[in-house]
Amino acid sequence: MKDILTEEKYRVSLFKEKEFVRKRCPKCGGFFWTLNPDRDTCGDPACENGYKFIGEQKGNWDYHETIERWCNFFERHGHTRIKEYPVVARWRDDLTFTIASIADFQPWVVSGIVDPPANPLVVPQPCLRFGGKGFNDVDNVGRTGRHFSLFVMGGQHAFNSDKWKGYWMDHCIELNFKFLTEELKIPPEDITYREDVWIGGGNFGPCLEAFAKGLEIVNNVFMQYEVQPDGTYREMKIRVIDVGWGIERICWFSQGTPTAYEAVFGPVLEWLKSQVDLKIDEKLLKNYVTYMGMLDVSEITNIDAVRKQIAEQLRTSYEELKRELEPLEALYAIADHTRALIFAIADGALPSNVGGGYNLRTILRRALSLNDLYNFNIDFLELFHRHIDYLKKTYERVLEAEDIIDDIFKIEKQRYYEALKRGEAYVKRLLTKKKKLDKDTLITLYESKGIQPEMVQDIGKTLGLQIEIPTDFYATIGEKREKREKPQKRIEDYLKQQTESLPPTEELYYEDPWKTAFEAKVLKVIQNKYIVLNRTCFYPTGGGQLHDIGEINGNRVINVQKVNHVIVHEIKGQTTLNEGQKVEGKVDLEHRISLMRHHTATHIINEAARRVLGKHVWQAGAEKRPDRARLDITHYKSLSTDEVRKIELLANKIVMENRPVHIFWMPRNEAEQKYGFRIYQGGVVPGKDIRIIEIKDWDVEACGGLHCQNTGEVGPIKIIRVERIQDGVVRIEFCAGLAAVQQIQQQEELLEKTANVFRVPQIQLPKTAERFFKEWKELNKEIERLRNQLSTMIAERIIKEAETVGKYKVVVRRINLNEKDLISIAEKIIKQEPNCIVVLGGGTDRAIIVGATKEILETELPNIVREGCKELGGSAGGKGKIVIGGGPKVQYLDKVLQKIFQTIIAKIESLSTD
RNA sequence: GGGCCCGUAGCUCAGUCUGGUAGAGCGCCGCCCUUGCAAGGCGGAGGCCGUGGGUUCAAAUCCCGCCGGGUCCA
Repeated sequence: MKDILTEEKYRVSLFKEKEFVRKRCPKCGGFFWTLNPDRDTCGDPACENGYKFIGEQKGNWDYHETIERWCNFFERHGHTRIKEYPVVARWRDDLTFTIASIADFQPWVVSGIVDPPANPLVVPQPCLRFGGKGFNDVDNVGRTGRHFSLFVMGGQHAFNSDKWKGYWMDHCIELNFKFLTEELKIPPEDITYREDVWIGGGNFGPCLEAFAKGLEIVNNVFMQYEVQPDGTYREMKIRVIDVGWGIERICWFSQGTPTAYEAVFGPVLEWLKSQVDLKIDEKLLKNYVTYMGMLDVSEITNIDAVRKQIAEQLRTSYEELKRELEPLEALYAIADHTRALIFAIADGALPSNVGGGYNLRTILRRALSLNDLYNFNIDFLELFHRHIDYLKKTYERVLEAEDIIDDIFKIEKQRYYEALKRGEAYVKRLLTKKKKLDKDTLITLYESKGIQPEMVQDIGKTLGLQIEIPTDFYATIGEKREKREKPQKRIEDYLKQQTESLPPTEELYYEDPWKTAFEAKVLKVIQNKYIVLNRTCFYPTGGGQLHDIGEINGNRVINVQKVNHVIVHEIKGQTTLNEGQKVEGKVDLEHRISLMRHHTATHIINEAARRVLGKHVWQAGAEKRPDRARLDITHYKSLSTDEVRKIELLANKIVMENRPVHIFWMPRNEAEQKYGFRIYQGGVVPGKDIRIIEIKDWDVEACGGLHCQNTGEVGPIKIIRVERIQDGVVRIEFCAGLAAVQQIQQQEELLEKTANVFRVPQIQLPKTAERFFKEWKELNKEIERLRNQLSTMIAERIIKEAETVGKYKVVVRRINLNEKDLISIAEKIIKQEPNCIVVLGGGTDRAIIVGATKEILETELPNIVREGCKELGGSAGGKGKIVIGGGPKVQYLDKVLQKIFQTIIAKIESLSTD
């Protein structure tokens, strides 16, 4: 690709006009364009030896003003400002969070299926980045002066194709230069444009990064080429201008504050500072930050090494520098993390132990631990609300988080400290017992209890122990994750390949969901089992709705799947149908109606849950079957029975109001604008036009499923089970229609049967069951006491009956008691009579033999008893002075006991002759 | 979405690897000591060992499913 991205490719009209010169940076080797012929380096912070704008106020724009001015500039220059998308990327199945402004338009716009909402356009898009390849590590937020886990990317986009006329590089850089020089008032000779290549998702194109005074302000990406399977490349049909402006950086640049955080968080940071006792050496800080540009975390993995260099340049010690800076950095990080949480929660994400929610939990916990580390004592609840208060001017939707953030924070905080407490106690116990912990133990501690080795070390210190952390600790954990394989869907792949050349199947079920009989032509038969028709009424599994069943010319259809654009029917057994044959299909109507009821019921419950629990409730998954359905919703704690009942009642109320269910197709952009992103409850919906299911004045969703015509058709809705399947997700299982009635009947039967057992009316069941359980426990205790008495008595009697053989006493008896009793008797005997060898046999359905001896015959008795038990079809073993064994052949027990007795006598005699 | 750890007395946990009579500390109750309180001493109550199967003569312990909690990572 190097050959195509020549110097000429980058020589935009502005460079020609203004006579920019192209130079090569001696530090990084990259080519760059500048108006200053004396300039050597390219402008990248890493090549510049620090920031040069700190203390210079270019415009002193606050956060909001920055966004407004930036948007205004582009609006004045022919762009349309569009409303920013949520930070939770629900329209994408490959991303959890919105990580760049271009993500808003992938995949539908960028692939040409859907028209852009405007062209060209700008969008001040909040983005979340928690780490991963090429992105900054959360651990470094606060330390570099410019990295955020949530930032606003000023997206400037133009789309170009046969039908779309945007603009290309010349105009883009022209506008770019104009904004930098006229709005940000940067002297033209201070600006450099560095050539680079952007690569992503099989595409690539040139890009020009704009730097000024040691800061990268904007990256101009031109998506232009796609790589072919054979390795060559060609011009893309759709070429996209993808310019990401760093809004935080512009804001920072205009204010010239020591760090971007100071500029961006504005009054919130002021307040934070006022809350903590921080003495900041302003002079040191100012000197330090000018060098901070060198801290490019994507390339420098060891931030501390760079700090040491800076410390040297500043003629101070590394430790001194650290002591001065770290509390402030922690404060920055706390401000950043809490702000990111607000956006994520406002858009429907929740802290969790799985999924993207885990990132949220991690940053929340990091904020808490930094607060503890520096004894800040920050009132987080107030911090959240101050953020919301500041942000709502531009991003009104942060108000969505207002009601629930307190509750979520309190719960998360409690969870965190409980985990810490538990972990600490556990490690202490381990250490007092073991003194040393090997690598495997440390890894298990980290992975299963979240205890970091550093914490083990700290606890060790308090106990006066030196715990060593293996140097390859984190590397080993990384290795353990490498091995992962996904099960291959071979049949599906095969079907995909087999159906590739077939035309799309005509979907008759969308025309009329009540139509069940149809005529069609067989297009393909695969393995005498899978049938493709030109048209079908059979609904394939999709959108959480299970497929239909029915018949095609007497062949039973047991599965229906959509494979790309083709619907494949799976037949029970072998089919006799031939390709080209005309057939008649018939869908099982009862089955279909049940599915429709459950699907519409799912939409009703989803909204009912939202009204009862709060605006943060989103669908997190669903499955609709003919006999029941389940809906997973996002919620940060378990549901109370009261909440469940409220949801159930509300859902049934909507059913009885018999609201119409309106189904129609709508262009994607229009639907998003009219109803918002709430329509994507069921996840990704493909295509330019999307199918909308609207329950009047209740719920609107993009959905491909089949539905009732009005809510009355759904019939009764009965929630049968609610469980928390993971942190932040609650699963509601329910039945609708006849299935609900059947469910109620079943529960009734359960009660009836139980009541019959106790012979009490159903209303008394709880009380009666409780009484029975209590009495049962008391009786058990009584029995145990009596047995204990009994065994004492038996033991006393047996001792008297023992025969004296030499200096020993021997007793072998059959007593039909259970194992526990026999053991207890034997124990008591040898306690009283240490010279006694006692063997007791018993049991009715299975034989048990217990032998006990204090010292004598200690090694012999287990063998003797084991031999005996083998004759009973079992074996024996034991610990200490007791041997326990048995076997199923009870009928031989007396004979075996006799034999054991004789063996013991013989053994004693042989011992005494020795 | 993938992996790992844990469910034993009211609470915190041991016992599980290596199957053989269910334990400790704290808390609770009673008694002793004390003017009273605290502390201390003695005694006691309190367990479907999460749940359902399997293996075994025998399962808290081994194997599998389920339920509940925790945690690491995509």
